[in-house]
Amino acid sequence: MPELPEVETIKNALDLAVCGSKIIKTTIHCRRLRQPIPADFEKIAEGAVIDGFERIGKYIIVNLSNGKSLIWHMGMSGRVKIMPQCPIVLAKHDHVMIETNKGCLIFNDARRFGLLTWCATNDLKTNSLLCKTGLDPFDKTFNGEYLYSKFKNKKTAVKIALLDQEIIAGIGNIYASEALYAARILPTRPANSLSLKESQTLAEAVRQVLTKAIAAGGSTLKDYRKPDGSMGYFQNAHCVYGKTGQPCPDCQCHLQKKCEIQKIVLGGRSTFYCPILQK
DNA sequence: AGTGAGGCCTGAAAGC
DNA sequence: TGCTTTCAGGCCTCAC
Repeated sequence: MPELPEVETIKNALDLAVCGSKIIKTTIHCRRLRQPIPADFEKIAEGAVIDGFERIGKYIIVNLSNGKSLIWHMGMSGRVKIMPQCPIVLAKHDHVMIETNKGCLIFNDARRFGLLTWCATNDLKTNSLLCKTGLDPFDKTFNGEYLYSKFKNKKTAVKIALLDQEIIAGIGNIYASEALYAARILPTRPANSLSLKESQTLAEAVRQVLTKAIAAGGSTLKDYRKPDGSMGYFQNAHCVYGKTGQPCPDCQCHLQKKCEIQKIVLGGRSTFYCPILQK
């Protein structure tokens, strides 16, 4: 399930493979994603040169030479396959194939929670999908003060607040649990109960966890693979996610009988934490 | 306004 | 063995 590190990994792979290439042909097998792929998508894309890629939260932006940009979201199960040549027969859930003079891109998305659309490059900032996006965790202005100011009116659990893309762009369910663990903060704490110091610790933890994950090429869970088909390795470094019942990896509290990773549901999402270490 | 529930969607895993 | 049910989760819509 692509979160920021996975999307960053995909973006970098795309940049390496097809930046500067010309789109020769787009083939859409299934338009029915989170939003339907616009009917004029092919017309917009074909013939354009790919000027570059950027990431806004979990969105990949493909800037084209014709003043248009493609807006691409992986949803939960979205994958991008980068191949030297377009295959003759599409695989299951291959919804979109983009043929360029440097290689072939295929968007595969089993659950079709992904999204692919376009808008004028000049309109990206006001685009309804992107305009409410919060700060990127790697933005220079993302820090404890920022989090503290955003959290101070939020009574909701801090874990749910971390998933709010209008506050921080790019954190998903896995890294929300991991960052709170790294910051030693209980996921159930009301967001507005965090002190400035705790907000600072959390901001630092978010960046640290994401940095490590990017370095590892993103997580590999059931649904995620890098564009070349290889696995990301960050899952080996998950401290709490999916570790229900296992000893807390990071403290001496495993000597205590009750110290094992707990799983609860917050906002309908699985949440993992150490009940001893996290306060 | 803020919050919570439900829905979309498919495949893997668990349950029967 | 083979069927049915449950679960996973990003993000949107709707209701309170």
